[in-house]
Amino acid sequence: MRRTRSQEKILSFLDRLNREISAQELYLELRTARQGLGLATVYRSLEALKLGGLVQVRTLANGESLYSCAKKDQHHVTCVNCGRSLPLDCCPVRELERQLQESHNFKVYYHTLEFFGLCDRCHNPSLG
Amino acid sequence: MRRTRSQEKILSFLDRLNREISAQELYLELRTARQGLGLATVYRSLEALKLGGLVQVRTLANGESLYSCAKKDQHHVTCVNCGRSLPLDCCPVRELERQLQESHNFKVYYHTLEFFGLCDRCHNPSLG
DNA sequence: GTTATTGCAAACAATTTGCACCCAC
DNA sequence: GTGGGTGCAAATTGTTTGCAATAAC
Repeated sequence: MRRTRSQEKILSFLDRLNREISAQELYLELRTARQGLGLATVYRSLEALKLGGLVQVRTLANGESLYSCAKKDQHHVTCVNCGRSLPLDCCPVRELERQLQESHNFKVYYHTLEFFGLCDRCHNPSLG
Repeated sequence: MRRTRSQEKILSFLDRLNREISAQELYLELRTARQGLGLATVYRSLEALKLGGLVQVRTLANGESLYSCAKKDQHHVTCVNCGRSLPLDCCPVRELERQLQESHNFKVYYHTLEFFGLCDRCHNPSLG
């Protein structure tokens, strides 16, 4: 995949960052780091990197998307009430992913897996 | 969970519909079925039903959310290029979900699982 | 020199919110 | 009568697009 200068900047930033980040926050961070790019360019570059399989995306319930370099295999359990999100320490679908590549003839870049429900606090408010 | 008239309408509609639907489309469908509700009410009711665990939500990359009655355990493999989405016929995480309820003390309502990559057409454009 | 990339600002679309009205109790 | 539920329209927010300026090759 051929990459532009902007895409390189973003990819290298994400690599060092090593966590999920929204496009908006990424825009601000790059600006702070004097690697400023236009907001539109940030979005366009992330889109291109996504198509190339170099960046993975997770869309939150509020419509905001979080991006990270495509090495993460980290999932969450999220409370529908307070929005708190706990990371999980396992991934039960790696093998299925491998099978899909063959059975569905689909080049799988990554997957998302998320559990939704009520956390202990929201389920049992007496816990405060 | 105490339910309003609007919430009942929506729940019964989703039950009969038996597939995912966006809030916008739901609004139009209800209107056609002479069960018209304001758009804001549709959103507010869906939110309440979600908190009650009666409706599940999946947010697409474009920020649009799809709602369905919380019985579905249906997952997809989606092409990041053309957006085509193929349903999967299995769910490998039911057992994990059960374990989470205990180990994380989290009342799990549902989960989302989705694979992203390139479909055969987009991966190998010669297929047309 | 030609083409692809960029930045800005305007446009867009889904969703949320303010507020007056209304219905159920 | 009071309080929650509702509809409408305006506001909000993340994202996308049009276009002129710029950089890459």
